[in-house]
Amino acid sequence: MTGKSTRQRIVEAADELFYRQGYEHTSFADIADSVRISRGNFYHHFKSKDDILNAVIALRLATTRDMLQQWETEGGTPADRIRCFIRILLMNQVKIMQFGCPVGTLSSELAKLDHPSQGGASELFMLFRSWLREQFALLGRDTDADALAMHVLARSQGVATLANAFHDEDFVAREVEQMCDWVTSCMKNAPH
Amino acid sequence: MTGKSTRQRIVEAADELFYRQGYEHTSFADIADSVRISRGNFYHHFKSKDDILNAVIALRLATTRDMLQQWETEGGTPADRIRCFIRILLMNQVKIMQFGCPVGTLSSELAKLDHPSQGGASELFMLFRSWLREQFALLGRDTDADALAMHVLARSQGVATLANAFHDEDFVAREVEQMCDWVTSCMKNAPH
DNA sequence: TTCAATTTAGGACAACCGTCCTAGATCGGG
DNA sequence: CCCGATCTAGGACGGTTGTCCTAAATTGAA
Repeated sequence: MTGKSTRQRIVEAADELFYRQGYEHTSFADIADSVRISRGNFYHHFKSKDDILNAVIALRLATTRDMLQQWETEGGTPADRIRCFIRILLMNQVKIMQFGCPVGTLSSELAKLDHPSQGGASELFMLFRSWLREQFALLGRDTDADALAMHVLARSQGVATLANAFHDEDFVAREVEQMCDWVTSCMKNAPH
Repeated sequence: MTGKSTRQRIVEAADELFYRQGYEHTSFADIADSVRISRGNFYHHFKSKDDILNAVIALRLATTRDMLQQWETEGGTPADRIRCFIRILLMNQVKIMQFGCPVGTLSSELAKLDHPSQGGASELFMLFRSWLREQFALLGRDTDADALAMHVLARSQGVATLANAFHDEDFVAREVEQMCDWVTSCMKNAPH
């Protein structure tokens, strides 16, 4: 009970710190300070730092799955759902301008470290990709649904990266609006 | 002579290693091994590791300026020049799939480290931004030249990030072609 | 209450980091 | 040839890292 709560508190603190500071730049001392437990105590809950990373990735996968599923149950057209995704850029604007996209920056960092968990990070991307693909398929774009999904994903990533570099919120608003309009045009151009 | 050559060799080795492994994950020992000099010898050429980073950024700024200027002197229409920029994604495809975009990944990493040289990294972005803005202005898009420049920059960044995560070269080719076509449509839609 | 299992704290550890110091090598101008 | 300036090598330093060990505290079931 308390044990599992401690484990969860560790994972949540690590999640936040990995996002704000990056995986490598976050030490056990940082997490320990945040959770307020002793450093040596970690190894009762996790085998290694990589093990914590895997737990964080698992948490993010679960959280993301929940979010995507909620967008589906909330009703609305597939186009509305895609716009839900695009508007994350606005909802998380402040954090994105400070720390970038949690998915993209983790993926980039792990690639540079040549880290074993690279696959986990791209699995996170794949979650969005598959979900977007399905929404585009429901729009009648069966043949190029995956390409459209990747397109939306790429543009969102780019906006996040530049928002982080330039701290320009007008730019974010502009691009989001443009992408939302583009979704509408996707329906018109649907192959019949 | 030999001294300046050593300094330059250090900067070039650091440039490559910072790109492949990231700034923080690259140690003095790594650079020393690469240049084949002793570790303690660094401090005759640089005050600190941050100092090396600044030299690397300065090198990249100079290299980028040269590249942009060459694209201008090579002739061709402004639209051709913009397509030159877009096609870097194809020319550096292999490296980008392995290590991402050198500009974007450095910018992201320094943001997480809250590093003093964040400005240098975004200056690198700004170099492309200003150059693209000018090209769009020459296309007759004076009023929204900067927005278009940011748009191209963002899409390129996104493609690089996803190429790195998914290692999908077809995706890169598709997006590059699409962006090149988009440049053409930008001329047609120019305000008269 | 008792006792075994779980959880925690705190420190030891070897390795690595960026930095600095000193002494020898190398070089160029007089 | 000589001597001052520049360059280099190698190691010492304090600090931090991830990891591991041991002993105390806490817990829960019998």
